[in-house]
Amino acid sequence: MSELPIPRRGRSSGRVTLDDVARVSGVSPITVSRTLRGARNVAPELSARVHEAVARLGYVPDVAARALASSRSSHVAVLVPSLTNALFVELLEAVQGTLMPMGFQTLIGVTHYQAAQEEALLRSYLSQRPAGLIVTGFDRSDAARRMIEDSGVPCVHVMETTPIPGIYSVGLSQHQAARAITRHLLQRGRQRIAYVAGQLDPRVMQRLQGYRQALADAGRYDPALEVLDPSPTSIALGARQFEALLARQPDVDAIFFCNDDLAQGGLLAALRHKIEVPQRVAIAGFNDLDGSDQMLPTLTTVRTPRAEIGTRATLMLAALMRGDEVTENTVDLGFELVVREST
Amino acid sequence: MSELPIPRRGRSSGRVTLDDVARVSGVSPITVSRTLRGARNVAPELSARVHEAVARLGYVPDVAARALASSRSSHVAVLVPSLTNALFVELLEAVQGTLMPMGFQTLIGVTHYQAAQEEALLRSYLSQRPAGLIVTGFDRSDAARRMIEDSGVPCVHVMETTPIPGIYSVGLSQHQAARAITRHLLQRGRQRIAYVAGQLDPRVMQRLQGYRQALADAGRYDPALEVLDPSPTSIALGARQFEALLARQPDVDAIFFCNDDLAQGGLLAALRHKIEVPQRVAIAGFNDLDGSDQMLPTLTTVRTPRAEIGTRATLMLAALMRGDEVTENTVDLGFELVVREST
DNA sequence: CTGAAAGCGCTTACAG
DNA sequence: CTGAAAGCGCTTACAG
Repeated sequence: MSELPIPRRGRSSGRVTLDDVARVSGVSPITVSRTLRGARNVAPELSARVHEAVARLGYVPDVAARALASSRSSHVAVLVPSLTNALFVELLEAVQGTLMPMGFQTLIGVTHYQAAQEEALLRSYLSQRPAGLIVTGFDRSDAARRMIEDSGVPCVHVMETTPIPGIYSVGLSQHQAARAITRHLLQRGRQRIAYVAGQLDPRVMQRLQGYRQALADAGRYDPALEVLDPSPTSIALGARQFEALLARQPDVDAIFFCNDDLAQGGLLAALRHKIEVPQRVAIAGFNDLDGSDQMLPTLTTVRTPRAEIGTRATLMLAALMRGDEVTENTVDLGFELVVREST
Repeated sequence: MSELPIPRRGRSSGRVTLDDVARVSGVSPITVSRTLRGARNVAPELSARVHEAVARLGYVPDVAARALASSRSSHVAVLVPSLTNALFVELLEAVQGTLMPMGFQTLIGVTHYQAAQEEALLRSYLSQRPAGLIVTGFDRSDAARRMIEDSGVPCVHVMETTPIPGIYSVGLSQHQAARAITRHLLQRGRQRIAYVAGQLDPRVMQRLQGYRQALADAGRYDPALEVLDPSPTSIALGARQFEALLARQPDVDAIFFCNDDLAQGGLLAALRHKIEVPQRVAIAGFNDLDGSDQMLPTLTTVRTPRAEIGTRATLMLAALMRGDEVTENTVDLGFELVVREST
């Protein structure tokens, strides 16, 4: 009952080890290891003794030792392009919120939309043999793609989806969502609908395609109404883009901004110039970010289920990490058109 | 010249190891280890041979093995209360941006302003023996404080400062910043200045004190003008708070919101209700977040140097991790009053 | 279902 | 300035 571990000397860290647990519970270290990893082939009685000893000693496994012995760490690396877009912050929170209770640590990497940075992060994180990997979208360098594949680390892609077998993804159709909101503007009777974008990442370009298709279907496509600016999106950029577009194309009667921050900027610029929204020009955004429901007028937008994407992607990854069969390799979580006053 | 490592069998991961580098460069493994850790007591010639072999073999140290042997990982844990407030996102970006080139990995923990969550994160992260720790502010449970101290892990506190010896901090005086902006409102001739807050974290309460002192000094303090709401801050909350305050205290002539998102919401609510800003009521915010310079009218606020705080804190932590003497244990990076149209 | 042995890839502590 | 030995705390692979 009281064979508490004897403090050792030398290089010992003084930490309670798996061997201590084995000694106290009267089983071999391997049995302790198996029990802790949830192996099914341990006698219930021994398992109970082990759990009791763990609790009594306050044993916490050493993740470094575990990683070294098993060549697999308890880290899950998550690569997102940006934290400036609240979208990814919410995605990340959902991922971390479901990963932590499962005993995994999240390693967050921000690529800043740059292939070279993504490669560098991948190189660094994969050298630590993470248990799993979550990456954003499918657009990356061949080198990056190869690193992921060669690593053998289970990987789930988020935000976009693909039916390609062997590739796991949870997201939504950016194309369809953009098409839906563009159609909404058409249904409102708008004739000259502009698409105003920043950042120009792959998803922004997919939205462009959805916009184009909706307009082409209606016979209203006009390339002069596309504003494609590679600068990072922000409220200020949206305001500038609004002013520039109306100066150049005074007869535009609707604007679909690729992200809500731009749209909010557009709305503020309209207020400043006393341009009536939606009377003279309707404005729509994308993502439904904080504040969009408070604007004047309130902003019509598309709500994307990023928190749910994060959760579902993590659950899918967990299954892959356990080695479970994952039959449904693609999950499309859809979107919701949120019609407010601005259209 | 060509003693390339022979592929081994058994449990080997096939990975290039430190022993491979030692063999190729013709020195002992310890010399390789010392060279890679930047020890000064290695002959330049041997060091050169080692570096050459590292490059040739593409050797990447195994962080798990290093952590196990040295009882210190290459991770730096960073604890922030929230990622919803863009303030902390920018802080984090700065930390990660200076930490990565130094070969450290950032472990981001979000406490959601909850002591219990901070304790849980600390327990989890400290069990991995991180190389360093960055935490937000000084307000935490005794248990958390003790865990940090007992761990012996170098720790830097951000956002606030304290002169207590042995405690390292980089931040600004929330009290002084709040006092400065309140004084600015007084100088504009405002008589009934409200403080409207959400979240009520320690820094928000320090700002309250700065506000109180400025008003008390001017003989204008009135507790009826304080709105202290524990809900998380958001644009929507600011709008509601604005409406409620003006209904209850119609003679208020200035509002200092504890964060820019609230202030932006207040500004939008004023627009909606056609309440003239700053004529009828002046509005000021805090932190200078995205969009504040685009509001109608543009928002007067306090710019806090969070990116610089992140960088300086990381450099201080790096010095502590190296074991260097750090004489200046407190760095106050100040703030900047940004006067725009709303006051 | 259980265990003794070996090993993962580094660094520490001790010599020289 | 350099190195041989031991060890960090786990898990793998092999037996039984």
